[in-house]
Amino acid sequence: MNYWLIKSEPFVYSYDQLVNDGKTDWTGVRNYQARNNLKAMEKGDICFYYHSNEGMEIVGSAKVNKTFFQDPTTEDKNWVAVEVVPHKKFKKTVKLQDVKEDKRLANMVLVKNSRLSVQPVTAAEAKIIEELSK
DNA sequence: GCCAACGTTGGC
DNA sequence: GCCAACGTTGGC
Repeated sequence: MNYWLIKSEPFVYSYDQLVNDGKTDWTGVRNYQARNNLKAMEKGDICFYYHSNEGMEIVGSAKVNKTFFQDPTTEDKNWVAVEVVPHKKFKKTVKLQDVKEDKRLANMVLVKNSRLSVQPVTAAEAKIIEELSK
């Protein structure tokens, strides 16, 4: 089982929206590195849910419910989507600032390559994030 | 709204 | 195949 971090602008699709919908197809990824991460996801993997631009915080986690399939929003066979369902809404959101201030999280992709929209998260990092969210 | 960092495109 | 030019993302 693996951990990931997926990013969304809350005014486009927020975590609360996902909770309301119950599930959603994670579409629109148009970056090869992010695409490869989508393809590597397995059912049951945990995806931390990060709000970019507004909020700039991890607000909860989602779970991979269906592994990758052709992105329904494009004909281009290069792009894929996965289906995710809400998992845990954090009691306390983890701000980007909190991540940056925690030395143990200094190597997170979120810090190192903030532009990547689907990122791998190590088990150690996942544990720390869960700790910070309590 | 600015701009740094990164990815992609296209001319050579 | 290199790299300059351009576009996009996202933190500030």
